[in-house]
Amino acid sequence: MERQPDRRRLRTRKQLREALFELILENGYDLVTIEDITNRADLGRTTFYLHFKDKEQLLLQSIDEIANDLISQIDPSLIFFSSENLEYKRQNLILAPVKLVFKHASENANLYKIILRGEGAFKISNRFRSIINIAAAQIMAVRIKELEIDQPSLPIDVMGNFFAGTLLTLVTWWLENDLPYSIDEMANMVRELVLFGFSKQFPV
Amino acid sequence: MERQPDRRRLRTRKQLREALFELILENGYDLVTIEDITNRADLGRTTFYLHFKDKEQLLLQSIDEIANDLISQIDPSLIFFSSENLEYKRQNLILAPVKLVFKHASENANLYKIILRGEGAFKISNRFRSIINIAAAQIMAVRIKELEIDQPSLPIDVMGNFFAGTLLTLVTWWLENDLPYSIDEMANMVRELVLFGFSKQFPV
DNA sequence: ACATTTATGAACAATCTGTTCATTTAGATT
DNA sequence: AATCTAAATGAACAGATTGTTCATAAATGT
Repeated sequence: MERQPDRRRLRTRKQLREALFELILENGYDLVTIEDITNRADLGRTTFYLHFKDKEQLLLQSIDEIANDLISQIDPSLIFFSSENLEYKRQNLILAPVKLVFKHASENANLYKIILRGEGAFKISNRFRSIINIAAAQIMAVRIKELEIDQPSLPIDVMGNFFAGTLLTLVTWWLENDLPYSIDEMANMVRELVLFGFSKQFPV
Repeated sequence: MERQPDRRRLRTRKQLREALFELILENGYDLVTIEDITNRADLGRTTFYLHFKDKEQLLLQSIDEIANDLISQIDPSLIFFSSENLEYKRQNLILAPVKLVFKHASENANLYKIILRGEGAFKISNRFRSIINIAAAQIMAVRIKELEIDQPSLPIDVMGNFFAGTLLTLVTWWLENDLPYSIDEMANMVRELVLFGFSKQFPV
């Protein structure tokens, strides 16, 4: 089941994946049958089982791939900060990885919508959410270490969830509203809200 | 299908509902069959169909009931503020309804977990999330009006989603970690993060 | 005690799943 | 171009689940 070089395998898997994405967004995860997928992909039903155990495995594998791709982009953007000056760090430590997430989301909008809508079972969206949570915790750890600041009074766990939650909330809103702002604008909004909340918006 | 006074109907529905909640939390929404539900509830399988069309209707109805119950508590807590002094308002306009949500979540922990985990289809969790979004928008509208402040620079839509997102993120974290803080502590964290972000936690 | 509503279990067709297998088709290799 | 190999196909199958009908039994309200 794991070899490289047959066009048919790659083409078939790509067709199955895209058919699944389309059908989930059209009808919802639960209503999609294997036969729906293979019909949309112009393939025989048995062909599906040559590649995947079931709907869930196909979707989970897609999420793992997209998550690894995102991580591979975010990780270097964090290490990168070790060699920069303080003011630059303060400005960009949050901004840089957040921009990456918005860019990544727009480039994989269908799958992001599926994940963020919570289609499929608990573990499907949570596999991705936990990755974002870990990334948020890393960013904060880097920030705390690099900027040599005191321990915050709120539980670090709560702060990580808040950061990740805000990011995913705004990415969701952005995708579901057909990208009404640019990536830079969205990233700046996230930075603004995560760092200052409403305090700069009106007197609190 | 809509009459009041037969104990059997009420008892049966209650048993079906609780059986469904338990089974979802144990095995995940997708894996729960009607027969699982009626077995757990000690009822015949056909009895289920005397009351509900399918799993989804039972869950959606539960969510509607819980949502209406929450709204009926939050609405008066907002009106209440029309007659208070400014300082009290600033302190409690956010705090009061947020406390209500945490209290409500702890009193209906199973159903909240189901909703917030995103079990079931898209529309299931979204029916509830959209209600929280509306409530958050109302709270901000009241705040802006009562405090007579300028229009914020961020889109009001984004701010509403941020507020609701933060609230639901922390409620989720709280329930999934077995209520490690009190309701008041959690509500204060939400207020702190929504109003000030990380700015009071470390220099930004 | 009686009339009515509700619960029950058997039986049914319909749908979907996941698998097997013999056959056809397409890609890779030389 | 000919050949070898891997992949796709469609038919057929058993098993699960759904949603319905119906006759019967049990519980409830008055």
